[in-house]
Amino acid sequence: MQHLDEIDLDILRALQENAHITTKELAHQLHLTTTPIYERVKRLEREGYIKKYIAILDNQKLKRGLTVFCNVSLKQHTKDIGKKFVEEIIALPEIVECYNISGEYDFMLKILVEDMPHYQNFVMNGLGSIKNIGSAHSIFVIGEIKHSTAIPI
Amino acid sequence: MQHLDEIDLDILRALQENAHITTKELAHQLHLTTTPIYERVKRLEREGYIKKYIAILDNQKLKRGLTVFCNVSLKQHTKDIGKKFVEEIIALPEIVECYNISGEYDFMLKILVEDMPHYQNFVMNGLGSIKNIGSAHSIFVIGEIKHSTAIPI
DNA sequence: GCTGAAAATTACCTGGA
DNA sequence: TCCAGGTAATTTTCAGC
Repeated sequence: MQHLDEIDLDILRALQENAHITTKELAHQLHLTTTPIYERVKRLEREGYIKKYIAILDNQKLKRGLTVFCNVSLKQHTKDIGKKFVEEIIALPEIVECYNISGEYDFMLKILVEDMPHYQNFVMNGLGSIKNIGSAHSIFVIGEIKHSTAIPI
Repeated sequence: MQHLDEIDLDILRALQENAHITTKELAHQLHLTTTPIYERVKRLEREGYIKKYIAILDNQKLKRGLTVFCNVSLKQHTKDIGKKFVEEIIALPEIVECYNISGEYDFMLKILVEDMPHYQNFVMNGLGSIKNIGSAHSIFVIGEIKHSTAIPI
């Protein structure tokens, strides 16, 4: 696909807010019939603009109400140590996000746990099992002001 | 709902990976018929365990390939200034996440922009328009190691 | 690339164990 | 709470413009 027009963008904006909207309803909103909407959605999926459809769950209700950002640095920066670190990060389910970052630390992790005792346990047994972590610094989320999964387009 | 059983958790695990799975397919995987699956999903939605269904888009392809975390502190910590700050954060579309955090800074923002020139523009015209920011520190995402929207259950 | 309508599949509902 | 079957709605396809 060479270029996305306004209709494509409208479809993407709608779907990243509510993926359960029907083609019929979306067609109505955009003043078209179902066929062009359906074909555009399929094309957007095929071309990779839409990666997947997922359900957003309630962290609190599912006992994962504590979010912690943890900045870590590696002891050494060889290829092997970095590769091993990444593998171990991926294997830990509590770590939901991991970024290679600029600045004082090498990586920033986002961790989801039930509460403080569980985080303590995660630091001891989860992070503690990862070799080659030089320093680590935890930042606790006190409150969530804004959390949009939609990207601004 | 008093308690979620293993079937409920399996449903939630499946839906937060792929919300386009049919009740029929899910019923097949969990060795049940469509009715109980359908009713459990509806109950999980009604009780708020499932908050919404959304599409995940490709940041790179949609020209929002640069992620920046920006830590900010307020000049003063009065109720009015905090309230005003939150309103201004919510109004800026580039800011996709905002957390009230522990430690040196008051808030951490996650910002999505096209590239460095666009981030520079955002800092000048977006963040720059917000009153009462005392200090700010930008951390740039060099690479994404892991990014799961699914919560570990 | 769109319209309109038909075909296939799924969502949703009802009765019964 | 689950199973079996039926109806309503949606998804998907296709001819025609």
